[in-house]
Amino acid sequence: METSSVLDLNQLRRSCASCALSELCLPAGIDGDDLRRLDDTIRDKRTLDRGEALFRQGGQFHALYVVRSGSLRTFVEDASGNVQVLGFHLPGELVGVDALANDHHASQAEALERSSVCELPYDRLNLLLGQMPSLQRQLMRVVSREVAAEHQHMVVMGRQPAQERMAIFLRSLSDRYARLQRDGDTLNLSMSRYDIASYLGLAVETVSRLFTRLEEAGILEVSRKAITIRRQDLLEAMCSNSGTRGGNRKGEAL
Amino acid sequence: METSSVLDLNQLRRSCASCALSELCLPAGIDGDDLRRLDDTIRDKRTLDRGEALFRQGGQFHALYVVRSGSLRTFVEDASGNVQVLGFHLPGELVGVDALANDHHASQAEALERSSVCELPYDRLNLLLGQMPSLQRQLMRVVSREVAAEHQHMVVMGRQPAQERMAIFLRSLSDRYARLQRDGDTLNLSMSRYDIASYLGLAVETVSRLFTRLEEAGILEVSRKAITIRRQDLLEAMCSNSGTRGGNRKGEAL
DNA sequence: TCGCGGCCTTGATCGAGATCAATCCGCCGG
DNA sequence: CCGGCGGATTGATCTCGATCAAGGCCGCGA
Repeated sequence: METSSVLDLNQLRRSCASCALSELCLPAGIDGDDLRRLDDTIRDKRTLDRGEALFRQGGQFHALYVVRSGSLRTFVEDASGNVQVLGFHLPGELVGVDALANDHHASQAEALERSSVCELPYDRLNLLLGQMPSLQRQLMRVVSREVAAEHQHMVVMGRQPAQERMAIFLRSLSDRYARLQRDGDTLNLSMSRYDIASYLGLAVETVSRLFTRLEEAGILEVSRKAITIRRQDLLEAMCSNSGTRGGNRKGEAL
Repeated sequence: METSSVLDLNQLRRSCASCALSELCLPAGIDGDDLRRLDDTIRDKRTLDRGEALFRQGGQFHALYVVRSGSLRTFVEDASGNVQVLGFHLPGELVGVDALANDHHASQAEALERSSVCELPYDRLNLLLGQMPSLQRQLMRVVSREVAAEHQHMVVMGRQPAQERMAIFLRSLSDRYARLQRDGDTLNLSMSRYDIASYLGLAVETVSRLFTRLEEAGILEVSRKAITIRRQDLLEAMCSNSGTRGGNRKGEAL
């Protein structure tokens, strides 16, 4: 059910119950009074401008965040200023988990476009977790999903050639857009080619060349940030480098 | 079936209170009655022979595990049999988290040597989490640590040259051994060169060559699986590819 | 309107590391 | 004690993608 007027949007932002994302998000499987209590621990949404940091690497941890609208990138930066993009985060996705270990953010999160997030102050959240086993379980599930996704990304970084990385990246974005009830074939990349390159462990030039190559192959239509996937089937096929190449077949390790 | 004398040994092994690892492990910061209750939910330790699977990819999830002794490797295998090693797990480390998302293991865990694990049946653990906020917090901390470690590994896989990968890997192992009150300079690699190569996203040959090169440089002493670190300082220096090379300096992304 | 500064693309060249190939070594079983 | 096998090493060559270099495109501000 679509509530149409923009007027409702502000209202929507406050209540998990009326949030279109609730089934993908922390409240999944939680309702009634429990949901109301979860709602109450969510602090006023923060709005971020493009490029604005949600939290900085090394900064004091005090809350987890769920993307509400827009998109974020997370990255780490080493002593000499080298940046590694860790991920892109769409609405419904949780960020900040890597900070619980020692109360300091191990990474930085920045808005890729004008975005809003729900802030979950950790002390309040903790209280609630103690009282709501279902929330506790759901949080673990969400975190587990994140870990599993990171494992997938290790496969990509480990031994996939550039083209496969690109294909897998685009499919992943496409799937996530589709879940958000958007068109999975029309991507509006909010991140730069540099971000994509860093995320995939490639050089910008390679990313650029791959976009052209995929366009020439009739798989994509590329116009700056606007990507249309013309042939999901071919893109899909491209994800598994079906050949022997790319190594480490079963049994080779051990 | 256990004879009574072995039973005593098991009894000893059963108790978190008397476990040397407790401070690194789930029980950290938990004591008294709570600790006893945690103890009770830990099922009989499982012992694994070298190469034996603790759980298989796709298998039904029902418990988390903490390595008790020995070491494990986790990996995923794609449709065409390609293997990507995700990590090596030493005593005190938690495995199985990626299965909570959908009740099925997204990866496989195998013993690298004769090993034992503490099994935490998830339904019982859940019960306990509801009753012990401190355990709940500690579990999240441990999981967060794992996520942060994975982020570090993405940096490695993303843009580090082979030699840096190797150095970082060895330092990480050394640190983890040291925390276990073993000598951090004497590593006894339980994994094969293939495993290391897969984990680091390199070819076996490259790993082998790096070992020889590091030995020639006087940094390591290598004798098959037995590695001695002669110059921690040089190894440390090698971890940050201090030069400009390795790209993506600050500001380049975005 | 123009010019400037990002980002992005395209082309040319280079090199780290993969792949191919040939031993070597340690271990286990007969 | 020998033979074979799987893991590890070493060497030769090749290749993918990085790097270097040179514009092009777009948006924005003067």
